[in-house]
Formats: sequence, structure tokens, C-alpha cells
Amino acid sequence: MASDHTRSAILTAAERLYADRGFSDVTLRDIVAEAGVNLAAVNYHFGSKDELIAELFVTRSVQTNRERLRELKAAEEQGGGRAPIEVILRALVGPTLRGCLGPENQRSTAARFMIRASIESVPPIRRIKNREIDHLRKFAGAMRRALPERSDVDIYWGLNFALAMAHHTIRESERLTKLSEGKCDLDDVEDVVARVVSVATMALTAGKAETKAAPRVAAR
Amino acid sequence: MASDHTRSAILTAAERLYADRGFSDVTLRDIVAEAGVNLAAVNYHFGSKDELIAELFVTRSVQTNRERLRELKAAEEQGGGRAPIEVILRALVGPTLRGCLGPENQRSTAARFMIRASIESVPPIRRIKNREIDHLRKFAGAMRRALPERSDVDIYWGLNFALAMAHHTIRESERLTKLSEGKCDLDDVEDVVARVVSVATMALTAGKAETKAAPRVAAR
DNA sequence: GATAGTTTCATACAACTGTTTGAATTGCAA
DNA sequence: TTGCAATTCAAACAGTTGTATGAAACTATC
Repeated sequence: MASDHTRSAILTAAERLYADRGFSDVTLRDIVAEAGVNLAAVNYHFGSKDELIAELFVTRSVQTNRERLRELKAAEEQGGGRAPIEVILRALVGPTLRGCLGPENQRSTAARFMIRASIESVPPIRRIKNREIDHLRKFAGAMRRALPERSDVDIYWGLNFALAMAHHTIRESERLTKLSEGKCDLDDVEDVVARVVSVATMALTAGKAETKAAPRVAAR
Repeated sequence: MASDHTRSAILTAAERLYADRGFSDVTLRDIVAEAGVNLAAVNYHFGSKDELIAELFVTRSVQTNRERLRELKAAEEQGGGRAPIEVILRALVGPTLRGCLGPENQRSTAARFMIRASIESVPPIRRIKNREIDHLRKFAGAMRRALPERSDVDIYWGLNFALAMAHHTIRESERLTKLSEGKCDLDDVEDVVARVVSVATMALTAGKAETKAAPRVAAR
């Protein structure tokens, strides 16, 4: 153990390089050169390249999930076990969006890394994401408590759409900026959060008071 | 030219293998073995591996885009140059969803290939997707005509969210099925289309008559 | 200050990758 | 049939990759 110097130098260098150039064209040799350590150090400290990537992703990923659950728990406690749907959705997408968007020049390495991870989806990261279901179930539960008259199917679809808007906006932020010729301001993170939460709330509450059946737009 | 036998055998084999096993662990040697042709044939007929992948993706991609524009044009002509927003959105997300979802056992190779392309996002495909902006602009234009009192920013955000819901649902269909324990039926494609169109329409029309400013959910 | 355990290092390994080569084969036209 | 171009083929190429090895350097304990 002693000093983690080499180990953390690898983590720092790897996160920076992956963030800047993507997973597919950064090799272990690039990483150890950047970190100023020996090639064998990666396998010595992490076991394999994939385990290094996994550790990078897990670290950032649990940070986001912890923040999500913190916001969720705070909201439910304040409401006596039942939080408003908007606040639940904000706890779901807020931390993710705040962690990845914002003014580009002050965007952290961690943020850029998570964007990469969202775009490229390399095997070790995909494996971790697949274990995220239990985490999402907690939000599904809270949403069900917030909207008890809503069917499970609608809850899951609402959850799916909320995540869809958040992740797609992160992943395609560059394209949206170009398409809108800069009119959509992705640096105003709180505005993005508000938009996603607003639409997701509508998706989950539309026609709520009237009938349990989900309202649909008539085809043609 | 003569008979495209070798060329099309490569295309067929490559699409099938990429669809089944993903881009990252299918090599040219796998493809030529499956196609029953010589290794050098790929470079002879396509120039490089990336150009082969690009051709596969472009073929399917223009099919979808053509279908999209066909539906859009039909709708606008029928409405005298102005189509209902629901129909425009349906033309945008319908072909994509229909091309990728549906009962798994009868899902075509092309469909499975496009799902892969959506998940893995390999360089040659990313390059092609970046040229899709002009195509999307046509939809932005139609949407602006359908909702003239709506700001450009809101139009672009609505377009972004519609695509987000469609693509994320395709990409994460397996996870949504697992999360909802099968309650969300992704085989009922027209139901999925209706849900996406419904939510996107709400996103674009909420608070429409009252004020031009986009309605927001209050923070906290 | 010798010893045991940890960490670093240069180097080699073994396998796999996409691509190229140049000769053989094929198919078509004169 | 002859000639020429297009196509196929086996083989090699050149480079890269992640990983393993075994010796050297370091560190802390006794």
C-alpha cells in the first residue's frame, strides 16, 4: 500500500486520455507514458485493462448514484414518505446532467470521461450498467408512491423517457448545439434539468385525474 | 461487375455477424469465413473494413430516412403545406422504431444490425450520423410551420426529446423489459410509437395557447 | 544492517489485426 | 483460340495489442 502514487497516477492519466480521445484509440502504452510509470504497472495494480476501466467508471458512477439517492431520500423524508413527482424526477436526472453538462471550458475530466462512457459503451462499462437495475427500481418505487393511481406500465415508461431525455441530451449535446445553431444553450444546466423534468412530469401525469388509461394521440 | 456474388456475400455475412456479435469482436477473417470468400476480397471490393461498415450502415440508414421523408411529405401535402405536429413526430420516430423493434424472433438482420450500430457507435458510423443534420433540419422546418407561435428553441428541444425517447428505447429495450419485469411490451411497436409521439407532442404544445414562454416546473 | 515483502522495471511474448502482394484463375471480347 | 481485364487466392507483411516474466530496486521490520 504505502503511497498510492503509481496507482493513482495511472487512474488520473487514464481518465484524462479516455476522456479526450475515447476508449478505442488509447492504449495502455499511451496511459503509462502519460502517467510516467512502467507498462507492467497497470497489470500489477489493476489486473487487466478492463478492470482499470471498470474502476474508473464505478468510481464516478457510484458518486452520481449516491447523490441521486441522497436527493431522493431527502425529498421523501420531507414529504413524509411521499415526494412530489417533479422532485423525484429531478433527483433522478439532475445529478447525471449536472455531472456531464455545463460550460465546456470548465468541464471536469470526470465529466468528459462520463460523456465518453455514454457514447462509446465498451464491454466492461456495459457490464456495470447492467447491474444498475436495482438502483432504478428504487426510483420506480418512489414514483409509484407519488402517483398511486398510475399503472406500473406508465411508471416504467415515464422512468424510461426521463432517462432517455437526460442521456440522449448528454450524448448528443454537440449535435443539438449544431442543429440549433447555438440557440439551445447546453451550458445552462439548470434549464436543461428543468426541461427534462417538465416533460417527464407531463408524460407521467397527463390525463391523470380523468382516467387510469393512458391518453394517446389518435393515429392519423 | 458481372455477378456481385462475392461482394454481396460479404455484405450479408458482415451484417449478420455484426448484428449477432457486435463490431468489436468480429474480424474480417470471421466475415470472409462466414461468406466463404477469400480474405483479400474485402479490401478488393470495399477498400477497407471501415468502408464496408459504412456501406452497411448507409444502406439501412437511407432506407429509414427515405421512409421518414415520404411520410412527412405526404402529411404536409395533405394539409396544404402544414401538417399536425403529431403526424410530423410520427413520421420522425415511426420508421426508426418500426425498423428496430418488434417481436424478437421475427426481427430481421437489418433491424438487429441497426440496434448494434445504435449501441456501439463505431467511428465510420459516427461519421455518417454527423451528416444527418440536414435531414433533421427538414423536420425542424415542418415542426416550425406546424407550431408557428412556438420559439425555435422549444422546437429544437422538442425534436431532441423525440429522438431521445425513440433511440434510447431501442438501445435500452432489453433493460426496460427487465426493469419492468416484462410489463412494458416492446413488441407492440405501434404502442411504443404512440407513447413517444404523445409525450413529444405534449412537450411541444404544453402551455401553448397561454404564453410563448415555455412552462417550467418550479425548482424544489 | 540483514531480511522479507512490496513495487518497479526492461524486455519479451504470443496472438491478432487490417492490409498488401503477386501469382493463378476466370470470364468475356475480338 | 487468343488476349486482356477483372477477380480470386494463398501467403506474407507490418504493426499493434494486452499480458507475463524475472531480475532489480525499494521499504519497513526486526
